[in-house]
Amino acid sequence: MIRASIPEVSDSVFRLSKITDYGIVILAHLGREPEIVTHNAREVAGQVDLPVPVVSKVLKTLARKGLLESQRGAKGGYLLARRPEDLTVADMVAALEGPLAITECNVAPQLCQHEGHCAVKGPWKVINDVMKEALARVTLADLIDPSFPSEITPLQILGRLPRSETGPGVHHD
Amino acid sequence: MIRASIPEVSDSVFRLSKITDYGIVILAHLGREPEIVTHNAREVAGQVDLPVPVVSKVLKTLARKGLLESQRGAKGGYLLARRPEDLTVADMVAALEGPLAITECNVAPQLCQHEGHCAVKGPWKVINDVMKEALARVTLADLIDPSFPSEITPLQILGRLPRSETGPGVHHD
DNA sequence: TATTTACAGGACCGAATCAGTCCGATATGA
DNA sequence: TCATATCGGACTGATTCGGTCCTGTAAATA
Ligand code: FES
Ligand code: FES
Repeated sequence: MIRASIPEVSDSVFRLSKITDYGIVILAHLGREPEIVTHNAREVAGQVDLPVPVVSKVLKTLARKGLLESQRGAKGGYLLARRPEDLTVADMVAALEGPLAITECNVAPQLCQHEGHCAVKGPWKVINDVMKEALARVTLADLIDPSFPSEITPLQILGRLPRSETGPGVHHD
Repeated sequence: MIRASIPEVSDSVFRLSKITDYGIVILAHLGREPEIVTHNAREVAGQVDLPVPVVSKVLKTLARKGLLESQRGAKGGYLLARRPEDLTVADMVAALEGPLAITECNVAPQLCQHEGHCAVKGPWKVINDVMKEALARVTLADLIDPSFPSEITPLQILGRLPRSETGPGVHHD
């Protein structure tokens, strides 16, 4: 999380963007201090050690997507819209980067040119689903839990029960 | 695969780049016609309906990464370096886009600023591993197999036996 | 040997995306 | 009324992406 800013490695795949990176750190911070009613951008920026405009931008999008609730005016700020157990990493990533789709046809059906002899569609959908599941099985509660197992097999993760069985994260946008 | 070129959607996460897109289609084509000894760029470009320079570029990288073997000179071309069952999607993606790492610390350890109180490291590694597994469980043989199940649960995929238990795809670079 | 075919490697450029900043408007509390 | 803070969006420089092209080298054929 929050990569160093001097070196640029950048030749790896599926890396999430910096704002997403920031956003998840910020959410973890908010989840870790539930006693504070509203966090304003300046305070969060101080805690996370990031410039205020950036934090502000991230907070705004998170609020717009319904992951945070905002309170305007003096003494205003942000607070979590749901319980940490009900906020999945899939929700966070979706809010900050858009829907998960490794292939075009995974976001909107059939943009593929050779739709007819595209024998590749099935396998990609499967892989896409696995990724979705992986992100949906980890919640903000896990992120802020120091006892979260650092060594766990993929099968074990996917075998866990989903957190909220009913409606896993549709938000009022 | 091979998205239409007119509309640009592009606000989704984990989408693979076009060259990777092309590359996998090309590999599928090569795997589907094993009787031909060597495929040259022009022929492949015709089959896949893509400009020759692009196909050439993709083929070159695939050869350099060891997924294809190349034969220079007249009557030259490319052919698969391994059996389709031994070539995983993880190999393809790694060759065309680099290593899978959603977070910086998944590619090189500890570039995270707040390494001390980074409670987020563990969960991210887990998610990263699940993605790797998903890609490693699907092979070129699956891609060209019309009977590949289009509906299959993530658990079933990860439950499958890895194709080659010994040395899952290190290549002579 | 001369010629043709086809890969190897890399330079190159325009387009699109990303990261970060800033501004005017609005809402709330004192 | 004033200070504070979010809201929405515009804006810019840096980077990456997608695609083309050029020079060199290896192999086959006549
Ligand atoms: S050290 Fe890897 S996410 Fe912080
Ligand atoms: S239709 Fe989705 S990959 Fe071809």
